[in-house]
Amino acid sequence: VRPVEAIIADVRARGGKVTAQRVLVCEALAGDRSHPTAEQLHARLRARLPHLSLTTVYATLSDLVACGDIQRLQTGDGQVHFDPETEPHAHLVCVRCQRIHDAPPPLGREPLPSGVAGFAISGRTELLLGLCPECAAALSAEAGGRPTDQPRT
Amino acid sequence: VRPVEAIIADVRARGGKVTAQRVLVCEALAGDRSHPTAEQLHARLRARLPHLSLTTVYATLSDLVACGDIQRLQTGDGQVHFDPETEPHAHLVCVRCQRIHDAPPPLGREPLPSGVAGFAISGRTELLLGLCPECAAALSAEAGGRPTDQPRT
DNA sequence: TTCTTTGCAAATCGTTTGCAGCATG
DNA sequence: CATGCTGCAAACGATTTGCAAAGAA
Repeated sequence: VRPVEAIIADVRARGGKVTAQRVLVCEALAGDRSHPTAEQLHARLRARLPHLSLTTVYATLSDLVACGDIQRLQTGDGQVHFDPETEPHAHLVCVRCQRIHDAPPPLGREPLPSGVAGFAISGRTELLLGLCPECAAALSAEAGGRPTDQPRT
Repeated sequence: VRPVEAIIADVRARGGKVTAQRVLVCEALAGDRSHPTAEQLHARLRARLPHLSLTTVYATLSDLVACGDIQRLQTGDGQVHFDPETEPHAHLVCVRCQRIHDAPPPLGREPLPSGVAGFAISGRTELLLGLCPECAAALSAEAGGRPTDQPRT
């Protein structure tokens, strides 16, 4: 996770302008391990900057991805998530609540295979699918006859 | 890759009806290693059944995924691809032409890690990103001053 | 006949774009 | 002052849904 200052410095270096909106988005990302979507980020930031538009959030996120400051992530829930962690790592995806967790090392940090079928491999995306502890508990509770709250639906 | 007959048998077993549309989609998938999208499949099948609707292709593919006869695949090009190969395997994704190839064993067939961060892991999706041989050639040709045809844009 | 599937059109949903006004450097 | 950024509204593209007609069991 790169520090906010470094990211802002990148923006400046690119000839970009440091606006309140950008700083806000960068700060929000820096302290966020939830792999938010553009909409989730927008919803959170509106509390601090009510006038912030979703369009701007999308634009800012695209810039950050282009600069390599954050990563784009698709898990199969039909939305694009963003990850401020740029070091290679696998992701744990809960098939029930759809939440995403970063996998601890060394998962996803294995060396890239090379020369596979003539491909020049430069990157990898690894998703580990399963049940998160909360959902596993919720399911076994249901199975036992006691329905439970659905985690973040 | 499951034989068409087995897939059709599954449909019957589920109480489903064996329609010309379904048979056509199953047959098309069985002999297809291109990881087509619903639209691509639809376009190809229209040649044989001009009245076939895209809606039906989507419905059939969803059924097949639900039965576990094919796999859903998202690579980042914004569309959902389908893979008739149900054995676990990694995918080689070209970052230029976006085409998808199946990675040869043992890639993607490593045993699943277990108990990571309390997760009960049941599946994995592994994408290896890089340049396919064709695109690598095309790029070096361009760099050399001789622009080339763009592979399947 | 009964129940599923088909296919059309319309609706959704996440994301992108056109453009005029505004703020940063 | 010159760009690049913002935000609104409209456009978009992939996928889904509502529903009546058609087909399989």
